[in-house]
Formats: sequence, structure tokens, C-alpha cells
Amino acid sequence: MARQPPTKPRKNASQERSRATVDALVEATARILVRDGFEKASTNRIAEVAGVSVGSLYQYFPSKEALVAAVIERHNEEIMGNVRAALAEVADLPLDKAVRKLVTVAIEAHRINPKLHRVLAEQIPRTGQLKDVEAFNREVHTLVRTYLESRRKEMRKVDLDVATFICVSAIEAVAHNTVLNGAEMLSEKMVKVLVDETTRLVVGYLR
Amino acid sequence: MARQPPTKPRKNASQERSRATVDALVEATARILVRDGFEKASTNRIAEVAGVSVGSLYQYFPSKEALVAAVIERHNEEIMGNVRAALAEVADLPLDKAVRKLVTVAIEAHRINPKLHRVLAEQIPRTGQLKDVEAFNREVHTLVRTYLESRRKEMRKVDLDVATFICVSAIEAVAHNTVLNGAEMLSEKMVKVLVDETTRLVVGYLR
DNA sequence: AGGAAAAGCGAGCTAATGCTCGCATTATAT
DNA sequence: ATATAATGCGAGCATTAGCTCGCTTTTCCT
Repeated sequence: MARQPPTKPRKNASQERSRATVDALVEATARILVRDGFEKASTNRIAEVAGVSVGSLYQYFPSKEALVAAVIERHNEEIMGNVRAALAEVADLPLDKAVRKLVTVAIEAHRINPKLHRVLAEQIPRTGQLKDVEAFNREVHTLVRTYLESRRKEMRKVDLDVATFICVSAIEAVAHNTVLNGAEMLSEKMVKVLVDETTRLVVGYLR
Repeated sequence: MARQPPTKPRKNASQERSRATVDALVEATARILVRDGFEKASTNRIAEVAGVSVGSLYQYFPSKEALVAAVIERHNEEIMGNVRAALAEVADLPLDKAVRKLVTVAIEAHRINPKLHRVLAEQIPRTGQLKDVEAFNREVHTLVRTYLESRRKEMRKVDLDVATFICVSAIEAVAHNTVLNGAEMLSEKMVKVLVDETTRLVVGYLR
């Protein structure tokens, strides 16, 4: 088994200047990942694009993996923010309204930065971020499950965990494939159709 | 180094020998990808594991990517074989029976070699195999669409392409996530439940 | 002001990778 | 038997990656 390189910063940026440096590095990493892929994202290149020296890079990130991990974390946090907000907003709504909102949010979340999403999805296994992403998935699962539990009267009899798994998988997949099959080619009309259909799929399944 | 003169007729030894070499290389690549990941799959290592020299490797594969591409193709062909067979077998069956079969095949396909499946999915973008995989997806889409078309009477009014997209995405996602969330931990009972539920999801949606 | 701590620098080291090329071995054909 | 082609070899080249370390510059604090 190959050992994972460390992903924690070796130094904590305390001053304003250094925080800017860290930001620039993460941002540069994301940009290069999107534009040229993981292979071309060398530490030298990242530092160059960030307008920083390699030496400084290694003051804050012990390895290249740590940089990618930081990008993943930032992106995940952004998405989770949306998901949490949506589920809070939807807590008292009936099934059909709630599912529609969730589907919409899922597609929107994927549309934030499709290419980055794709590259990151590919890189997760090799950054030792699996744990974090699993935690992320578990949180989504828990949130959805909690909502479904509160709406059980509207649903047929069904194992909640299984139902949650099926629904989350289905919604996520449609969002994922929708965005990856021509992100820009997506007319608003098409998005509406897909939201309608996916909502029907899930709601029909639940009740 | 005088060799024994060939007294016995030998078959197309030359062709077979090189074929064996090619096979060994592809097989070794797959094994290393599964065991150690893409990073550790250097051409020298692949040649070594295959019991062949790097020089020979480069006689048959112009680059490392070509090797991975060959593995991808082999794996895809295996899966497509199953999918084609399933859809042929199912052509005259009603919706519920057909969908159930498809879901089962999807899960089985992912269970053939989950780890390889995962690694390959990650490596597709960097091997220039995107085209082939898209072709693969298109074929699945076409096959499913054709089946659905023949069963339209059992279905509600719905855009066939959209319905196909939704169904294929959902089925694929459940299979994918099922296998990736603890492939061995999967009891037969659990698989049955998931097949039941996914079938219900899809059939309920279509009619 | 002035010294200490934080932040930043970048030439260059080490290790590894993809790949080449001249030569050796094995098979086929005459 | 000999020539020719096919197959196989593997040391080593060129390149690039990740990363270190001794040093300078900037900021903070009294």
C-alpha cells in the first residue's frame, strides 16, 4: 500500500500577506487543474502562476497533494453550503416541492464550475481526500434522510436508508451527466425539462 | 550459439509469441493499475511484470497511454458484451422484467472488477479515450432507447431521449455507488433489495 | 530605531520517468 | 545452410518532477 503524503500545512499563515499568498496558490492550482489537468500542474508551475516562489509554496503546503486537497475542500465547502441552505429552506415543504428544489440545487451546484468538478472527482483518490469526501457524502445522506423521515406520511412504506441512497444517487447522477454532456449546450428549457423529469422520477418512487 | 535445427514443423510460432507478449503487457498493466494505481504504472515496471523488456513494449505500444487505452478497451468490450446480450435477451419482455434484468446486469458489470473500473474511470480523460467511452455510452443509450421505443404502449407520453437519459443515468449511478461503497460488504440480500428498488424507481417513472 | 520573527526567494539537488537505439536471439523462407 | 525478417533485449539518455536550503526582504513590536 502506497503511503499518502501529508496534506496539512506546515506553517499557519498569520499575517495578511501570507494569507493572500495561500489564497493565490489555491486559486492558481484550481486554474491550472481546469485549464491543463493534473499532469501539467507541477509545483513550479503553480508557484509561477500564483506569482510566488516554490519556496513559499512549500512553506504552506507540504506537498502537491496538499494543494489539490485544499482545492477540493474549498469546492466541497461551497457546494455543501448550497445543499445545507436548500435543505433548510425546504424543511417544511411537501415532497414534490422539496425534491424539485433539491434537484435544482444539485444541477446548479454542478454548474458552478463543471470542469473543476470533473478534474477534482478524478483526483480525489490520489489525494487521500477520500475520507473527507465520504464525510461530505454522509452529510448529504443524513440531511436528506432526516427530511424524508419528517415526511413519512406522504411516502409509502420503505427502508429510509435505502430510499435515501437511491434518491441521492439518482439525483446526483442526472446532475453529473447533464453537466458533463455539454455544459454550455444546456438551454434553460432543457434544464427545466430535466428538473421536471427527475422530480417525477424521485417523487413517483417515494410515494 | 548453434541451435538445434528445426526438425519438427512449428506452427505460426512467431505470431503467437508476439501475441502472447502483447497480452502479457496489457494484463500486467491492468494488474498494476489495480494494485498500485496509475502513478506506479511506469513503463519499466509494466515490462518487468509482464516478463518482457521495455524495448519490446515499445514495439507494440507507442506510449504508456496506449497501454492504458488498450486496457480500457478490453474492459469496455467485456461490459458491452454483457449489456448487448442482456438487451437482446430482453427484447420481447415487458417493461418491468426488462428493467429488472438491466439493473441486474449493470450491477454485475460493475462487480466484475470494481477496482479496475474505478481506476480506469479516473484515467479515461488523460488517455484520449474520451471519444471511445462516449461512443460506448452512445451505444448503450441507443440500445435502451430502441427497446423503450418498442414498448411505448406500456409507457406514458414522454420524450424518448430524455427518458432514456434519465433511466440510464439512474441505473448506472445506483450500480456505481453500490459497488464503490464496499464491494465485498454486499450481501446477496442487499443486492436483491437494491435491484427491487431501482426497478421500482425506473418502472414507476416510465409508466 | 532596531532587533526578532514572519514571509518570501529561486538555483539546484535527487530521483524517477518515458523512451531510444544498437545489438542479440529466434523463426521463416529459399 | 544461409539469408532475411521478426521479435526481443536493456543500458542509458534526456527530461522533468518534487522538493530543500541558505539567504534576503518585509512586518511586527517595543
